[in-house]
Amino acid sequence: MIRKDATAHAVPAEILDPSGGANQVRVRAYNERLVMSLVRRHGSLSKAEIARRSGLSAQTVTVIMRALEAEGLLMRGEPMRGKVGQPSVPMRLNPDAVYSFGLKIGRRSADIVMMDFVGGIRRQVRRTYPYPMPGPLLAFVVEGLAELEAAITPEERARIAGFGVAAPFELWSWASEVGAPQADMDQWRGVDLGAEIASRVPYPVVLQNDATSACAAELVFGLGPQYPDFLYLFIGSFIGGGVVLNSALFTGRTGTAGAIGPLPVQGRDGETVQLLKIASIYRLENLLREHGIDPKPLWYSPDGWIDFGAPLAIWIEDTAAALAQAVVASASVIDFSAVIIDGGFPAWVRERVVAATQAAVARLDLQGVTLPEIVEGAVGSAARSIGGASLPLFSRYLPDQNVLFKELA
Amino acid sequence: MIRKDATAHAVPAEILDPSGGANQVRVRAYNERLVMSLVRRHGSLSKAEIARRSGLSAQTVTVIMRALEAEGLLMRGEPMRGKVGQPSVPMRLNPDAVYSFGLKIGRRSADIVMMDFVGGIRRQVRRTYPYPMPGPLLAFVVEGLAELEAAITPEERARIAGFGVAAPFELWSWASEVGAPQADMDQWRGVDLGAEIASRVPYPVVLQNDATSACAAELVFGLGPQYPDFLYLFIGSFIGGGVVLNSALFTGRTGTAGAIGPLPVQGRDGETVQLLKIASIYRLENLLREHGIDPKPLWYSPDGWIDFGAPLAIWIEDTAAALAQAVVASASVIDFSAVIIDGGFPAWVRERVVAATQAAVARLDLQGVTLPEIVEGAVGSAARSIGGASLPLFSRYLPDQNVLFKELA
DNA sequence: AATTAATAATTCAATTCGATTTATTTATTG
DNA sequence: CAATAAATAAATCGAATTGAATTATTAATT
Repeated sequence: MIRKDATAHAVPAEILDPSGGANQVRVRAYNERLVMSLVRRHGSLSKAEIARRSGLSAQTVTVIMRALEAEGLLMRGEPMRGKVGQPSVPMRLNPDAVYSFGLKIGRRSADIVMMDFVGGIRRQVRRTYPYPMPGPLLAFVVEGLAELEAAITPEERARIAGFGVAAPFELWSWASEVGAPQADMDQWRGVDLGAEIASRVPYPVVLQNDATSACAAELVFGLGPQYPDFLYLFIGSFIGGGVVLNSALFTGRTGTAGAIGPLPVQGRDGETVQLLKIASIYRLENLLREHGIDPKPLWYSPDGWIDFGAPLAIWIEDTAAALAQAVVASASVIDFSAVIIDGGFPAWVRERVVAATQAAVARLDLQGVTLPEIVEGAVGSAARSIGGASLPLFSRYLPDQNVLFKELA
Repeated sequence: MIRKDATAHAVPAEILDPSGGANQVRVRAYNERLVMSLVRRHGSLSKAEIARRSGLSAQTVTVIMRALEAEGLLMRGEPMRGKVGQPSVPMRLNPDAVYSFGLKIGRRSADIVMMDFVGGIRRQVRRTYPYPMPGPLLAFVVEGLAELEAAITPEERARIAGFGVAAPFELWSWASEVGAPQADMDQWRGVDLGAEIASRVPYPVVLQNDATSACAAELVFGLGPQYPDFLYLFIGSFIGGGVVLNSALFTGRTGTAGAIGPLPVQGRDGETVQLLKIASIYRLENLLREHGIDPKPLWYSPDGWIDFGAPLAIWIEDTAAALAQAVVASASVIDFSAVIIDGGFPAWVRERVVAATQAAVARLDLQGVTLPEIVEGAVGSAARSIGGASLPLFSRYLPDQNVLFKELA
């Protein structure tokens, strides 16, 4: 019995419960997704280049890419001349091949976006509210979606992959911080948001935590290609995050991987508090009020912030000090190559937060710590909506080793 | 019969960018490992049962298991009668199919064990020292291995899968804690332990951090089957650990995933210190000295501890309080289903540490935390040696999704 | 300018190999 | 004997690989 074995190495990206078997059909599905993700990562690649990068034979790549081109997912570009040999034909994603919708539920507003295959936002609708409630929210889903759908052709509609929802965990426990009556918030209890939306929408619905969704956006459309594993932090009304391992989103058994908010850190006075009490925008809002400043500009638009001066500086310092502790703590658990920080604020705030965090980390005891790079997110304040819209892409087009394995009962 | 295909691998579960393609040969290799791991997990399973659990067709399972039986890796048991239909034939691992060696390098002693395919320690040699040094250690490898090999037949020797090494990170930075002259410790600098051992041993050598190795042992021979993902903590002279995600060892990009030692926690007086300064046996040793108690019994044998009274109680309390913070911090990053605690101490100490940690966790702010179970390790104080010996099994027989993917240059 | 060599991308055709499907046999209970 | 379940043999299917051919281009030479 002859064995031609491979060199073994690592744990797959996203991690999977390896209890199912693999077969040919799945191998093909996996390889197709792999080819597309390589094209996505590099913008455009020739068949030969994909063969080199994937390790697949040139012939296999030809067959797969011909099929993907026939499906309209890939487009051929202008042949590249100037080098010896037959010119290579760069293939790139067809931006119009697939669309998806993404719903973000925020503290002050909800957005629905229509996204194309390469992450471009084609259309967007927004609704603002003092605080989110199930009834009005579901009404917005129906009305907003209708508005977006009205602008596209039936052909385009047929190419919609799904409807992704980026929502915070346990809306009802926000009441005091959101400034909403507990009775109203209690209406969320027992609401199966995914099911409610699925019954109102003619597409596959995927629900995911909002910060995790933002992390997904960063993975596909942001810095994902540069870091094989990273911890992602999104500072919204409440801080949250996501985890990427081996270039795949890792959501964990309960879907709360990267939640990070409950991580204990020491505050300014040395007291131990949860990270979310410090590094969240609701905290800045309170600080502004304490300083007699109207916090409303925070909510008009993430890019409409003005420099609030001292209270903003204080908030950034406190946030950075807390984030620095979170960075070191998480690096002690997983040796992330990067911590990517983004949030519902303008780029200049993000820059200050990241710089302050880098400085704060340097002040900590780093002996034995494998320190990750601390970098700014590339997607920005819309990461949650974009991430929501990217969720359907994950289930259909992005590589996921689980595609290889049988689903067991 | 051992397969002759494998070359010496680096650590089994390092990281891979999932950019490689998959093919049939790899699918078969993966499915073979999957079948064996199912048998391993359940002790013995019939072909039909494996087909149900893996989702593979009965015929595929027949072919795979017939081959594994022909290779001597599986043995058929007594047919199970008493149920309708043809009696099922339970298949189990042949304990003598594969052996492996494991070297553990500790602070006071080194062990080499010879392990069978189901985790049984067949033979063992130990050498003690005031502190480890490269020259004597390598001499021990040669002499100890010769001693173990002398007791086995050439046929048995042909079935040895490899030589696994469980060693601490950066031996040289121990000096002060180990009580060794810095000059002696500096001899470790620049020593490529894996290469040195590989040049003295006729088997594939696999090197891994000692606590990560212990984690591997727990995964294969301990509670692994019960928890799909867990954080593993091993309290030795210094605390360390490992990470298991989706039933696979996750070592991370740099191999330091789960190192945990540098995690900042608050000590008894509220000061922030690294976990390893509190939850390590060297700390207990210092405490005993401060109380005028001879700490030598700590080092004779992990099972030879006596109840040291007050200082031990203090150490357990401090350790538990620190571990509790580590548990909450890690749970904020990854939603582990369990934290498994073991160490180089007797079972009754482990029990007290775990109970105290559970109590300490309950005193923390757990709002929003997905709390893992906190449980005792099932492998015990020999986990590092057993884990070392299990490393070669990972590269050859245990499911590792990477088997599916091509390795790229 | 024409010719030849070298190189690289792509594809065709044939082959291989493992999982699946279909059908059959075997062993047991009731 | 009917029903049931395990096990397996033979045939089929599908995807990747191999090896050779085709095409398009640059580089060097006459």
